[in-house]
Amino acid sequence: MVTRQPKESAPVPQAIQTRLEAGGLRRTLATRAVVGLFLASPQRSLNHAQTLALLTARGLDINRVTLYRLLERLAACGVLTRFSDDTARTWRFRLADVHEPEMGADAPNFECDACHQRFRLANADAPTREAAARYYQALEALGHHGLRMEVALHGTCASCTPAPHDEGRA
Amino acid sequence: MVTRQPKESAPVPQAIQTRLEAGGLRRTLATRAVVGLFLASPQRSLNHAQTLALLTARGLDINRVTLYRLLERLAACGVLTRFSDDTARTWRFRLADVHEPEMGADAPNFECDACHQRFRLANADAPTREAAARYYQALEALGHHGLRMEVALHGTCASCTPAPHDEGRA
DNA sequence: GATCTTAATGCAACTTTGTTGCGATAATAA
DNA sequence: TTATTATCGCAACAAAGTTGCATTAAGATC
Repeated sequence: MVTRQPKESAPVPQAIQTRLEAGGLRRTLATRAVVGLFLASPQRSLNHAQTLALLTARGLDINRVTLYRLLERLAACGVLTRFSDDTARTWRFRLADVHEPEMGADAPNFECDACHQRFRLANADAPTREAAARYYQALEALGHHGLRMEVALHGTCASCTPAPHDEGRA
Repeated sequence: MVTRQPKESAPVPQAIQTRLEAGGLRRTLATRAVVGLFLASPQRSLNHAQTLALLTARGLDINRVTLYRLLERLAACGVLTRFSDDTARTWRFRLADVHEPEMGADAPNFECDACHQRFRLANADAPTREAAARYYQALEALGHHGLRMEVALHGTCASCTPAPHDEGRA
C-alpha cells in the first residue's frame, strides 16, 4: 500500500518488452527496478556492485545472488549487454542497443574513461567499414578467418573534461 | 619429447634484457623460466593459471603468489603486456611488443578467439589512422576529448580454422 | 477465485582470482 | 666476505562469481 516509486511506471520500449517476453522473464519487482535503472540512463554502464548499491539506495533490498542471476538473465535475452571492465575484474552491463547489428564491423563507440559513459557516433560507419573490408581481405590472404572488428574510442567526455584553462594532458 | 630441457638458455633479446635491468629485476630461476616461456612463443598470451601449469609441467614448482608478483613485475618493467580477457575474469599476459608505439591509434591486431594468439597486420595502419582522424574531429565537435582508438580484429587463425573441404593448409 | 507450473528469490556454502603481511632466502653490489 | 634488498613461500584475507536447494510468487489454466 505504500508507493515507494517516485517514478511511476517507466515507459518500457516495445523492443525491450518484446525481448523480455521472448526470454520468458516475469514482471517481478526486481526485474522492473533493474530495467528501469538502465532505461533511466541508456548510455551508462554498471557493474554488479554499483547496480546493487543503486537498488539499495532506492529502498530495494535485493539479494546479491539474485541480482547476479537477474543481470545474467537480462543479458541472455538481449536487454542488456555484458562486457568486461579493463581496469577492474568485473563485468559491466549496459542497456543493449536495440538496433545493434550483428555485422562484421561494429560502429565506433566512444567511451569516457572517467565515467564509463558510452557515446555512439552517428553516421560514422563508413571509415571503419572500409577498413574492415581491407583487413578481412588481408587476413584471408594469410589463411586466417576474420569474424568481427571492434573499434573503441577512449578519452574524456564533455562532462568529465576538466575546464579548458588547465595545463594540458598531452 | 622426453628431453628435459630442449632449449637450455633462451637467447634473451637485448631489448628485453635492458628492460629487466632497468626495472631492477634479478636473474632468478623463476624470472628466467617465465621470460623464456613467453619468448618461446611471442604471439601467445597466457593467464596466471596457464602460466603456472606450464611451469609446473616443466618441473618448476613456483608458488602461486610468487608468480602473481613476478608477472606483475614483468608487466611493470615493460617486458610483458597485461590485458584483460573478455571471456574469463582473468588477466592475460603477452610478450610486450618492443616497437609498440604510444600513438593515438593502435595498429590493428588480429586475435584468434580459440587460441588467443595475436597477429599483427603489417602495413595496415593507414585505414585506421584515417578513421581515427575523422573520429577525433567528430568527438571534438561534440565537446569530448578523444585520446586513443583501439582496433581489434577477432576470428579464427589459420591453425585453428577447421579445414573447409579439401584438407588444405596446416 | 482456486489451483497448478515453474520462474524467481534468498540463504549458505563454495570456487576462482587476486592481494597483503611477514619472516626466510638468495642475487647482486660493495 | 659482508651488506643490501629483491625475491620467495606461506598463511590469511578479500572480492567476484557460482552452485544447490528449499521457499515464494508470477502467470497460465481450470
